[in-house]
Amino acid sequence: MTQHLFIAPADIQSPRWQQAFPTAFIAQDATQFVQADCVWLLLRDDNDFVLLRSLAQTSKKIIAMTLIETAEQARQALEAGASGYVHYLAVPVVLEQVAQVVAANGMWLGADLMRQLVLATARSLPATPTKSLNGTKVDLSQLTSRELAVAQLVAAGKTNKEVARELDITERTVKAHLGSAFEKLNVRDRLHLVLVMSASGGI
Amino acid sequence: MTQHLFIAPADIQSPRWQQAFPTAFIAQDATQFVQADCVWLLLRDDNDFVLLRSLAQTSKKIIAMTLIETAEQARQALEAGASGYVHYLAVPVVLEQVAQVVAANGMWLGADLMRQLVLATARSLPATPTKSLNGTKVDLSQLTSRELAVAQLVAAGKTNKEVARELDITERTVKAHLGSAFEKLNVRDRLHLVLVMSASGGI
DNA sequence: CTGTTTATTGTCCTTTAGTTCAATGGCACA
DNA sequence: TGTGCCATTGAACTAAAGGACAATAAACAG
Repeated sequence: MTQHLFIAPADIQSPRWQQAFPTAFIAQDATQFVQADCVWLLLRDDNDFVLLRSLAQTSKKIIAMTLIETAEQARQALEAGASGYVHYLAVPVVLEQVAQVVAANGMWLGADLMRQLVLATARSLPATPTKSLNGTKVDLSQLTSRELAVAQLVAAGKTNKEVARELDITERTVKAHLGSAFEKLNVRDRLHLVLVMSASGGI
Repeated sequence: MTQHLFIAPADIQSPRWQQAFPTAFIAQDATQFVQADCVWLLLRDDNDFVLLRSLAQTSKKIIAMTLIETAEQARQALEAGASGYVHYLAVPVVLEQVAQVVAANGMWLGADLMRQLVLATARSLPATPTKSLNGTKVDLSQLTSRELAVAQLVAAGKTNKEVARELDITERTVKAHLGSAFEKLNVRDRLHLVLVMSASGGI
């Protein structure tokens, strides 16, 4: 059973916390934090961010709560190590959902904020190649269309034979495209290919 | 009861879909879509995005599935109207979570991808997310300690020979552990292993 | 028209991966 | 003291992957 700890000033607390998690602790500081698995921290000023950062150093899950949801505060909270960002007056069912997602190593954001954040950040992502396992650059845009098609299917777990069937070419051709993809991306085999493809950010 | 519909080519389907939602329809096109409340659509090429956009015009919830998670594809999918973006080999517990979040008008993104997006704007170095070994390795918990050790090294791109050297055992023993790990996790080879491990947050 | 890139395929070969059939020793639990 | 699980290894095998060394054809730029 996950032990939840809510940290917030006495005058900014919600009965929904206890409704969602009947066994939860509710406190005004972090003194009890060792007994908790999941800490919900109300963010108001910079001091709270300091606490958030130090709590995030531990292996415990930290969820930031806010009085007013803003994209910028969400970004800061997540950057400081929070696994979730939610309004402090969220209804119990939402709180439970947040807890579930976070417990599963996920990250939680409200839909609107998420959309906003994703659309904003992803668009500003430069097409910078990420580093491959051996330290050299990897850039999927170097691949021809066929090489990319083969690489994607291979990286999805297909065998050469399956890729060949799907693209209606021979297995030999699959190997050819794959080989040149390996060379261009500077990886040694299909497993490293899937690692760099899932680690890099550009299709 | 929510009716789920999974749309994907016959050769890129996962038994986990039916495991997560026993009453789900699984189809290769969108003909049955009127009967569904929640549509899971595998994205491969531009045609799939066209379909996604038209499905998103309806009031139904659309979740994009991918062979390889990338920031850019995620952005496009969400922009096109998807409410979630998830790897097609995600384990049932993750699929259920996605469905729950989406059903509650939320939006779902994998934690790694999300953190990547967040950090893209925040140029500072974050407190690295401590990925506890007792997190959500639903599948991985079935493995013995040696099987897990081998599986993790293999999923990091090591060959059997390298794993053998590292663990100071013979290559034959590596194969033994790996074979039983395949059986327990119900995957057919090392590439699917790395896919399900990364899809379930195990690495 | 010529050189280049891309896509396609072939054969032959070596190396990895993975399975099937085992066996041995340790350790915990009833 | 069995019984079962785990770790370890072996031999022999099939299948898959990947490289070496090619060729042919289409598309395209200069």
